[in-house]
Amino acid sequence: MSRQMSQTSQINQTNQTNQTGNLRVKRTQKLLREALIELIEERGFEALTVGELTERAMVSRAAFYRNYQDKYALVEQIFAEAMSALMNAVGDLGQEHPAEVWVRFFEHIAEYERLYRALLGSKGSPWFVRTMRASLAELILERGHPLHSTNATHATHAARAPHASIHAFSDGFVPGFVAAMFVEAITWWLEQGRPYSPREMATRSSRLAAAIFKEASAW
Amino acid sequence: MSRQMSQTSQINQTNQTNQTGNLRVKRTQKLLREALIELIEERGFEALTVGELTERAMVSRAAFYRNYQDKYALVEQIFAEAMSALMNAVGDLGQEHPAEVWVRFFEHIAEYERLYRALLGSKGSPWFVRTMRASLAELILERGHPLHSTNATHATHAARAPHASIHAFSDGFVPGFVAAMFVEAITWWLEQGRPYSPREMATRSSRLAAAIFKEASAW
DNA sequence: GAGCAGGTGTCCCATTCGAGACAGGAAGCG
DNA sequence: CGCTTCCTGTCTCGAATGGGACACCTGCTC
Repeated sequence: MSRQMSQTSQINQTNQTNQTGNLRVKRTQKLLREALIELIEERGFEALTVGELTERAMVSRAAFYRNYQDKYALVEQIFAEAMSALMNAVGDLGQEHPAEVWVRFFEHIAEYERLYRALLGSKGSPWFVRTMRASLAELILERGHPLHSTNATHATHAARAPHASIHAFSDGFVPGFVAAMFVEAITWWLEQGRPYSPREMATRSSRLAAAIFKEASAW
Repeated sequence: MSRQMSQTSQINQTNQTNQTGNLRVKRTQKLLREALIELIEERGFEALTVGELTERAMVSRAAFYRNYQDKYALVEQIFAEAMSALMNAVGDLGQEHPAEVWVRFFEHIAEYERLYRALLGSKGSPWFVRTMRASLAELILERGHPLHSTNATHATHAARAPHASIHAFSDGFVPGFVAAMFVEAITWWLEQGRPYSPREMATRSSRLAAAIFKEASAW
């Protein structure tokens, strides 16, 4: 009950370099992941028990504990893998096409729609929202400043106070703020049944983010 | 390639009365069933290999052969279980509510839509169509004659030649003919995206079947 | 025909898994 | 408090599985 999520627990106990018996382990994990998402949708993350999970996944409780410390470790793994997939998707863009980063981002969200709906929705857990926000803030810090220049290219204020801009950027407040905005955009988008395309969402969100950065740079 | 389906092969080799390790066996079979339907939809039943099947199901080829003689045995089991479910659905009606039999029937088809679409569709195999027709003909022989009286209650001709009616019924030609009509109705219904409710389909199909019986009884 | 590629069906052994029991903790209730 | 109930996390042992090898077969190409 009160474990309340560790940040970045060691995902597995052993070094996991086995190559025999690998299919069984992967299958067990896959079945557990699918069952978890189903049960979050139905009953919410906090309410669900390991017993329900393993019953739904057609896996023994013992097998669960062989693979994960508890249900938090499972959801952390799922989340980490989704983040990893996201970083790969935007990573192979290089540093060019900054606007494409956010298109890829929303495409990723769409691809993992069920996961994000479950995790960020009302049945999820505040932990997801916080972690998602933190990951997004990191992404913005690393890849986000080109977003600055997508449109609204360093207008009047930015030229006037460059130091303030850098400060507001690097102290994490503004990226965190923008990240929260993106999280809200995601949940809205998914709960509305994705009324806009990923590209449209990227454009709209980028404009809003740019406006925030522009305003913050005037501080 | 040339096994071409045995009729009612012994589903399993052993007596299967184990109660330990049961979950693993059931899970393996479930994963294989789902993978089979997916692969029929994608590549067609004849084209698919055991290797593809087990890879999709995340199960070893050895495990497949421990449970089934070959892919035909697997599909026969699936089909048999669906038929069993159908018979249970219409069986607990007793002999009353003859019209309800066909409502239940189409409800069953809708419930197992994916299975029947795959098996009866163009990617399936002629074997399914034949077996389905045979099963339906049996159902009609056992439960079908009340269908006679749903409407068109033994009009003029029936009273005139009762013996001929019984003969045409029991020699299997008419039931087989009507069964083929039902199979066509099913495939049309599913491929059109189920434009009518199960009840509507039952009513329409029953009327057509009754007309056929009525006409046949005049021979 | 020979060679080759790919699918089938069977086998063995190490590994993982399922079933069930166990102690311990949480929470609810009298 | 005592009692019950449910969930957790760990353990053991027999059982099913995975990996990989094997011989056999079929169809294709040279």
